[in-house]
Amino acid sequence: AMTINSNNIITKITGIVRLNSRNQYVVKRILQKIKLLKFYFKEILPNIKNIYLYDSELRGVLRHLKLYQLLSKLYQHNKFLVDKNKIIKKKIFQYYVKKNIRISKHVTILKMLDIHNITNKKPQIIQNKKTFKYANNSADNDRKELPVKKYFHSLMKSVNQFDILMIVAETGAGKTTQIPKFLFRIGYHKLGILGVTQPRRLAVINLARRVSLEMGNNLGIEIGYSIRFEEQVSIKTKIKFMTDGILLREVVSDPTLSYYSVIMLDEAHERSIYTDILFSLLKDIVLYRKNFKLIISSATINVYKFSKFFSNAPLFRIPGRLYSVTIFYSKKPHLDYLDAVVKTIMQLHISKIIGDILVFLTGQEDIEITIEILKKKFKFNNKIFSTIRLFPLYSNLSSDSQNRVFRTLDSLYRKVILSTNIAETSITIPGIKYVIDSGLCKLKCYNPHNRVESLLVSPVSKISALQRSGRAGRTEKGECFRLYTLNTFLETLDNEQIPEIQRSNIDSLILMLKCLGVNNLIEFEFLDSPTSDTISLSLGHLYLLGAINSKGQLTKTGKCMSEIPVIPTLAKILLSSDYYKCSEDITILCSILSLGSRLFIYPKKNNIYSRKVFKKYCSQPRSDHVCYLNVFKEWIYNNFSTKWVQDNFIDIRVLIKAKLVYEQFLTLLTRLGVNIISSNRKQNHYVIKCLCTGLFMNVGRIKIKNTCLIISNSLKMRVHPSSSMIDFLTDWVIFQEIIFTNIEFINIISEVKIEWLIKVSPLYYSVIKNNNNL
DNA sequence: CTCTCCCTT
Repeated sequence: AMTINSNNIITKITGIVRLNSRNQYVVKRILQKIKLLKFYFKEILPNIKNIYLYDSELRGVLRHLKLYQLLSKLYQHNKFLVDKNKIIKKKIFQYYVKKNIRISKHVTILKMLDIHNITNKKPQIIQNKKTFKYANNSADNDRKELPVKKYFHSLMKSVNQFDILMIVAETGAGKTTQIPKFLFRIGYHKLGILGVTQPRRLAVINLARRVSLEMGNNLGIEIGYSIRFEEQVSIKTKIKFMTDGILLREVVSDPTLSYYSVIMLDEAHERSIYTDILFSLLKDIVLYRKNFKLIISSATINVYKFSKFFSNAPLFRIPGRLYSVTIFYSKKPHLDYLDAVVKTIMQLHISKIIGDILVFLTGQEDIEITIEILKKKFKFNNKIFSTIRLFPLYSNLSSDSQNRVFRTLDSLYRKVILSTNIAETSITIPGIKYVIDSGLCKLKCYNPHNRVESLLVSPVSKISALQRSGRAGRTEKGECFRLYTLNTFLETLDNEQIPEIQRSNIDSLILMLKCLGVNNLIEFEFLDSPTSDTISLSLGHLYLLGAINSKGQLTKTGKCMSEIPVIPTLAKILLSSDYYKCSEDITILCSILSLGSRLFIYPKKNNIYSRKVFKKYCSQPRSDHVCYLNVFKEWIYNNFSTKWVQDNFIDIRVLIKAKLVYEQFLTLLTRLGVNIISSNRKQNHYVIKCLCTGLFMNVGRIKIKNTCLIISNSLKMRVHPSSSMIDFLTDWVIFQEIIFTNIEFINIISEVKIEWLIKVSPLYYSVIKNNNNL
């Protein structure tokens, strides 16, 4: 049954092609299929050690393989004409529709999807084949001997030879700790600082600590690190670890990075928005400067694209040290995925004697529900399930509760960790033997037309699925249960996630690029460009804020705005606060707003009371903004009392972070020449007037109870129930944000007068007036 | 009449 009559397939396919030779749809399907199959056979299959397949699925794989070979042949022989542009545009359009993002019909797509990459030349691969071996399954796996150590000479030879080098190393190879040491050993630190970036703060600190321990240096002297609010460097610092965001800020103040001899961008495959933009900027620095080396390091994922971007930079491969993970797929799709999760956990517990379980779910809510269901089920079979210990894990959890997952339990017990994708990259839990992957995650999306960022539950990418399953093979052989079918994996999961830069508001980035003298943003070489719509709408916003002039040139205000690490809207408000004589108040308020976190906790039980507390801090004119401000001031007044914070249903972590940001803003504003004027409780309307200088585009009227007519687009949105503006009618309001869930809500609202708005932006309001017959 | 995956300057 496993042999396939290839003639038969050829006849079938050529038949179809002949019949529809002018039908783009078929061509598109074939291209998609080729791309899909290519990825599957080149990237996915070799990375999985054992795949458990049902007979029917095995036959399916073989059929896919045959099909792939045939389709590739057909495509390469150019047997049909392809209008690539049309297809790709349509594909992107469909993608956005699928992702719930509205997109105008006249959109022009700048960069195309990497579809016709198939025949592209591959970069030079540097690799010693003899030593390329997996450390798989060897029980005497020496922990101290990291795989990367074997490559010292060849690696350093490559660094000397090439200005840009891509390093592809799998998990556990030890590249991040060892490569900086290698560079130090051969003397690159004598030419300048060795800089290493990471996307996450915690990783920076841990790395710096480990490397300084291994090199016998004191942390903060020769080995340093720098993250926001925390810097440990000295004049003697030779190796500096930092977050990518910090390095980006440094590029703006020193565009050639003259103090550095080498920069290593680590975890490049994660495609953080900052790493992405550093790609473009560092590419230029390499061309401009002699004696500057750039190392891009990534996990084994789509590096050809990176290499191509860096004019075919060579790749250096280092194998890792992962144990094999057997993958199991569901036979049929599940209707209720939480139900499937619960059943799988219970089945695993009964059938496997030993081993901890890690479950990937979408968010806090799902985790809490699952735990509730499990506890109910366990009650019925108390004897069997009494040895299970459940641990939730998500970012919003207190760090004490987060740390509980690292505790070793008595061997009698089995740990079951229910996690968001925080456990996919940020937190590594030792001793996981089984992974259950729901195949879903929450993903940030951005709609540039209404400027709304929202979170949508989406299927994970193939790469995430791979990363999740890898979590089962860190210390021994593991198993991964994917709660979707192989077919779903092959046909519906995207190969990789859309990079963050295409899913975010890029106002700050655009402003930063303007500061660096990038005039033509449409032509700017991004690894993956945001759409031209996103860019031009961003430019329009910056123009209205006065950051750039009508020719697109940076203004003085714009220059000052870019110095403040916050979104341009808030930067504008901060800079205006001098004029309105309320700079201290505004600085406090913007610090809180910049975090974008909820200040109040809404407990399910005490909801009515917590609402009363909230209203207590609101003011005249009615304003949620002033409420936030009052909370912070009251916190100071109560001597930062923890009890006061708890009694008032406030999230103390937000206040603590806001305090740090507040201190940073004060320093920056003083440097920019803003007078810091102490607060005056009687002048709340000055605070709101000042807010208008940044929020004059977020304006609406509440003429019907709890319904706000948005002026910019004439849409009606609900007032969020947590706002003080609930059940309140007023003529004009400004609002901080739109929350998009099932319904669109506006939130963090303040009452304003139309004169205030016209005063801060007569230009905008002359346009609005004409369109709305005000 | 109800809200947030993970990060970061």
